[in-house]
Amino acid sequence: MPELPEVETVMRGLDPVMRDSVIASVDVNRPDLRWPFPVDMKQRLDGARVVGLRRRSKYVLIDLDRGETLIVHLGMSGRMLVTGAMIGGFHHSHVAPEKHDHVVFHMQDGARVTFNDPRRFGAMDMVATDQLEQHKFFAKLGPEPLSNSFDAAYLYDSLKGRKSPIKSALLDQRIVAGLGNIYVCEVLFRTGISPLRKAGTLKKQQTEALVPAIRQVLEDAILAGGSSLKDFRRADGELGYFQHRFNVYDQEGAPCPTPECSGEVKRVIQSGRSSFYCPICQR
DNA sequence: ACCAGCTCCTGCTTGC
DNA sequence: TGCAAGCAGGAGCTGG
Repeated sequence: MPELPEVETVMRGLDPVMRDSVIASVDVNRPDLRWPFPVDMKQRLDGARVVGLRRRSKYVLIDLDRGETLIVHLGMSGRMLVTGAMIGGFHHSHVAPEKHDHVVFHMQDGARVTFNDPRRFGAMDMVATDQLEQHKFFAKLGPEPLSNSFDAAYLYDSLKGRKSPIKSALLDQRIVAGLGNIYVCEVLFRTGISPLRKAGTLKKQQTEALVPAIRQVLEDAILAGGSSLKDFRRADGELGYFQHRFNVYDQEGAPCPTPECSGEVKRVIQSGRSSFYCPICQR
């Protein structure tokens, strides 16, 4: 899916359109995505004022004045596209409805936010804002990688004794929240760690290096507006451009980008997902 | 407790 | 050109 940087990018694009604005009405065009929507979702959204937008892990959180929060997950192919809004002096005109436009938010000022998701792995739910942490999406989630609670001591402790590959451990949202396949591959390249290494066998120094590397990759990607492979678009419809900066992800057969390294980027399947790495400089 | 594998779904790309 | 297989950014669930 969109991983943390893509979700952050979408949230930042929605913020100026939705914050302090009233949702005049919502079209709910089907009863579910990955899970059923709340049966009364439309009634709970119609007429509500948005008081703020946040991100937690790969979820966009839309806080409403009624003490409720709308939770949005983009799954693999979900988009939240803004049309009909004045942004930076440009008017984004409405476009014809498309296949897979599952939920449409009509803002009181005429802007429109459309949730489109061909694969329907996305999700929406609503919860009392003060119960958010207890919601099943968040109850077992690890720390935000860009927060202070994510540090070397915590990560070392979490990986200690783990027999699974470090690749799988960093994809485990209970250990750290928000990383996906792309950014884990890039982080492991930057730290010179093979995705095949058992998590519990990392040297303390390597675990310590992972923390700043994770922060750096995510911050770089956010600055680039995320990565657009096939589906991802920012809320204004533009592409992200971090995909041009991949060192290893989707680079099978390319020469290793490390200076002086004679390696070639290799692809292996780990628990059903592609891992890309240089077998020479990642150990 | 931990871990690998399967599953949901559509659509694009690849190979014969 | 046509068709089928393979693959895709997630993550909950099952069974070992």
